[in-house]
Amino acid sequence: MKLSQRGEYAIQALLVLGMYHGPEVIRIKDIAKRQNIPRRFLEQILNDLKSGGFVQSRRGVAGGYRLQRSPKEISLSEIIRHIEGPLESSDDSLSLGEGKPNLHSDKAAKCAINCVMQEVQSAIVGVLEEVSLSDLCGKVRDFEGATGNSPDYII
Amino acid sequence: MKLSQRGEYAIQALLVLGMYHGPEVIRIKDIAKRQNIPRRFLEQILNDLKSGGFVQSRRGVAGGYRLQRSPKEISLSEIIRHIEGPLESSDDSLSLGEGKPNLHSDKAAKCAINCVMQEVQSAIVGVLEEVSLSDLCGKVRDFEGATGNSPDYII
DNA sequence: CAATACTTGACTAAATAGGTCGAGATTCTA
DNA sequence: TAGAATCTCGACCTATTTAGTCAAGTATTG
Repeated sequence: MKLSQRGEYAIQALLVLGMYHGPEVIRIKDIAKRQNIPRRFLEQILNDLKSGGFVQSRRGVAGGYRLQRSPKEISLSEIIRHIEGPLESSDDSLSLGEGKPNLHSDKAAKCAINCVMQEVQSAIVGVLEEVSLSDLCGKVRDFEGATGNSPDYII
Repeated sequence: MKLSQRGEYAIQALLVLGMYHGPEVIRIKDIAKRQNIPRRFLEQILNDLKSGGFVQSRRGVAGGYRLQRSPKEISLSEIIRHIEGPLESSDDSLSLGEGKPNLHSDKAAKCAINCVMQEVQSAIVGVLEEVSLSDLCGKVRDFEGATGNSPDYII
């Protein structure tokens, strides 16, 4: 399970918004700078997160982004599912007897493989479901403390 | 966690070899036909599996492939690791203080994310480690029984 | 109205995935 | 020992995905 760059950036951006969650709004530019994400690319990602209901935006000179829900209400599984596509793949292959009747007996093998892969999916979801954005913010604070990095309060 | 086509084919091929495991050898052509895998592509994959120590080959007119180890000794995690690359990503990002000193405080976020993703990796490995090729063969037999597909004994 | 920010959609370069192909090396069998 | 069957090796090809970039537009505030 490899996170795409896009996925990692999305979570990083949400982390920033989560760390400073409140009524105020944070500019793309600041998120980009703080997390070292290409600005134009981040625009795309935030837009996507907006359409997914994770963040809301304000336009204009005092514009920016903020979380739409509390960090506690957002699980990692949701985020990743939205940005990387569905974690769980639909088990289509169970449909027996379509197309070429029985020319190749590869279906049983595919079913068996799918069966195991679904166990894997469950295991993944099991982990991600239990981690909220808020939990992740906690970890970030731990790491900031451990490495001596000041959080660079800008606001 | 999505299996690439290549990975799925690899497992399918090993399943065929596992189902008929013995001293005899099975031809690429037969595996390809049985599992409906493009023949030329399968050649590549089997070659890869050979260099990974999963199968051994015999050339010449009575040539083909067989498993190098017993199906019980081969775990799915091994196969996937070899064919799709390492399941577990090395945690490089923990190296603090390299490059630009503290310009962006994105490290803490990346560490936190990695931390969770490592839990995910462990969960994945935990499942795959426990499934042997032999187990998977068992499942295939179950499915063959359930769908009424005859196994098409050719040998 | 001018400056600042988000919005939208098109565009591009590089990597990966999924295959194909030709020519060679090996082995069996007649 | 010729020839057929089979694996072997590396180059090649095409479509899709990934990771960005860019320009022109819209909204908001001072």
